[in-house]
Amino acid sequence: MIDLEQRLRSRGCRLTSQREAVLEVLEENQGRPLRPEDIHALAAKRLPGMGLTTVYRTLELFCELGIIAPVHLASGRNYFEVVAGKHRHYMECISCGGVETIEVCMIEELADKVRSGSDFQVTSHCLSLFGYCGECSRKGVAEGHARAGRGWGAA
Amino acid sequence: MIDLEQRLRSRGCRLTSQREAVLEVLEENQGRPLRPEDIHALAAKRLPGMGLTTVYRTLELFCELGIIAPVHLASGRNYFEVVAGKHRHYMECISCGGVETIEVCMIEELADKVRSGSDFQVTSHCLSLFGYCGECSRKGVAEGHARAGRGWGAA
DNA sequence: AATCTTATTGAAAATAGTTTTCAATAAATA
DNA sequence: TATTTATTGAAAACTATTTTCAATAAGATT
Repeated sequence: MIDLEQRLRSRGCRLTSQREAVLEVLEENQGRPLRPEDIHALAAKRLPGMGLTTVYRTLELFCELGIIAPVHLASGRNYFEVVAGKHRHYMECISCGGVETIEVCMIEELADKVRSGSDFQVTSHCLSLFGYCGECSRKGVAEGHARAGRGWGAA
Repeated sequence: MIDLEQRLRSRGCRLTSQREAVLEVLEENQGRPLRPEDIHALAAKRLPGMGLTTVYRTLELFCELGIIAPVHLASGRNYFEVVAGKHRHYMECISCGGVETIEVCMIEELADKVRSGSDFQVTSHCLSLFGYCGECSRKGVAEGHARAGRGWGAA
């Protein structure tokens, strides 16, 4: 649980119940990236009447503050998660849509290689794997597929 | 240059001038991912009157055929590239929007680790780095930024 | 506590990107 | 050449996101 008020103040922003609600929803769902619509539905439970527009505005602000980060999944829609101590990446099943966490991540090593090989200053990245989860593989759904991602190419 | 006609036939699809135009445009722009709108503009130069709808339909079909693949850049829009022998990834500057190719890629090693650690069957992935290109870094644009990606969080 | 300033909000309208519908066209087959 | 049916373009529909704007409320000042 971060100090939301302090982070907001550092930017001249105010602490509101809407912003608290959005953060709480995301913190209660670590490991499960959510879309703006999902976040709105969950936040509106605690704060009836809360608008979707506010969710979008809050997500943008939280991203700028580094409190949350976008997650890139195959559907091409925007998902978000809180930036926790541990850095997560996901594998998404292109058959059932299930999302699993990748336990190993080599991004830091890759970023190091980039750093030493170019003058590009890496600040963030996007990494996700797509394919078939164990269950769907066993069901034999995975046949004659091609590459998938971002709403195109998936079966 | 792939044998488009053969690939299409294997699926009961027909070879049309529109499909040829889309493929040519993408092949002439290897290393430079394009958006549907860009592709339409370029294809319509050779084939005046060609519709944007057809571009969308063709991109979807080519993805299913494994001829092209989506590229995930920070803006969140859909970009595409032909699936060439060499597998590419990109670094996108969140200041000027410039795109550079990553020379090293560790995805295969990562996918191997995933394979041995779970029963997830990886068929594709998304990997991009975001940050500041050498030029923008030198200009001092990179200050007080946070993570970036998919249209949110970028300065 | 009352007042003030201005950041924030919700609703509606606007926009952007993508998909669907449908009648007309054209590719491949007979 | 005739026939079948995949494909096309235009318009309409749709979805996700952003903008506008008047009303509200957070936090500072008194």
